[in-house]
Amino acid sequence: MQQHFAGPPLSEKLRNSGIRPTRQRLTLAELLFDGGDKHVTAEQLHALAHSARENVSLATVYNTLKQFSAAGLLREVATPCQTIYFDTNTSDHHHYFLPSDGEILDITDASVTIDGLPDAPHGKRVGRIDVIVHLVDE
Amino acid sequence: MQQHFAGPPLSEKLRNSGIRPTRQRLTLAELLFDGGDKHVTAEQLHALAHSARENVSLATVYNTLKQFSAAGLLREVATPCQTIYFDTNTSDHHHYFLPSDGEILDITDASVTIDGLPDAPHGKRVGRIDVIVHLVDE
DNA sequence: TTACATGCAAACTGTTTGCAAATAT
DNA sequence: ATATTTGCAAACAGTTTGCATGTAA
Repeated sequence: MQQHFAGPPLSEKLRNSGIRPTRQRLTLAELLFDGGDKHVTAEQLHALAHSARENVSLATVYNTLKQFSAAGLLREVATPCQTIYFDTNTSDHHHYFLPSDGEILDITDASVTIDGLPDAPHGKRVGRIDVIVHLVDE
Repeated sequence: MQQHFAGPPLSEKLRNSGIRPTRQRLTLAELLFDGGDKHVTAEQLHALAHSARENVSLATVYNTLKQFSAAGLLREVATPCQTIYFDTNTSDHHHYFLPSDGEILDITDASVTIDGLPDAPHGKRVGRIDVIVHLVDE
């Protein structure tokens, strides 16, 4: 068991997003929001939690990741492999994809721009643009 | 107007790619390469084949789509939903994604450019760039 | 003839869900 | 008190695979 009110205001963060700060969700939030930008799959986060000796079920990890995403605390990244990555960096940015190990990396350089997009068709508008740059070994 | 006999050298096309032109593969090739650009999932192509009264198993559809892709006759497109789309347009282009129905569309306008990409990290080089433009209802 | 392709079903991966028991407010 | 959350297992979608049969060359 951890301290209740000592650490960073993680429970506030969750509460402010309308998410009830349960023990499991705080555990996962701690692992996710410890500062650095992270990309995790549900499996990876599940394993992380277990190696921190916090028994959170995989279903709860999935539920929590989806809730955090819906609340804007995470961003889902679709990759060419069929696994969803959850990115703690919710700002507008793009990704490298490494087919060799199915991993993704932020493109931290914010100067990437996309030009020449045609207008969105009939009754639609552009919502988000995902750029995935495949990196292969040379 | 789907009077399409195997007049054009579909079997040649397959053979040239090192793929043995079996009845099933020719059926699928006919459905795929009838001229227009197409994006199909394995399920969709399977359904197409069946409504053309050609009993091809789903496993064979998958196998065939993968082979065609490996041979460069198709291009796999990863979407934010967990389904693989196979695109008959193998040239360099990008896609719209419609979250409402999980469909994708080519961005036919060839003038889309991406600028400001940083150099690829350590021992890697940029292989392919996928751009997915999410279209939402307005 | 013989290596390769097919179909089926079963395995498999990633994800979601139903429900009883546990917990936050 | 009570509405929500959890965990498990089972359901689920999409995809792959093992193996006996069938087929192209």
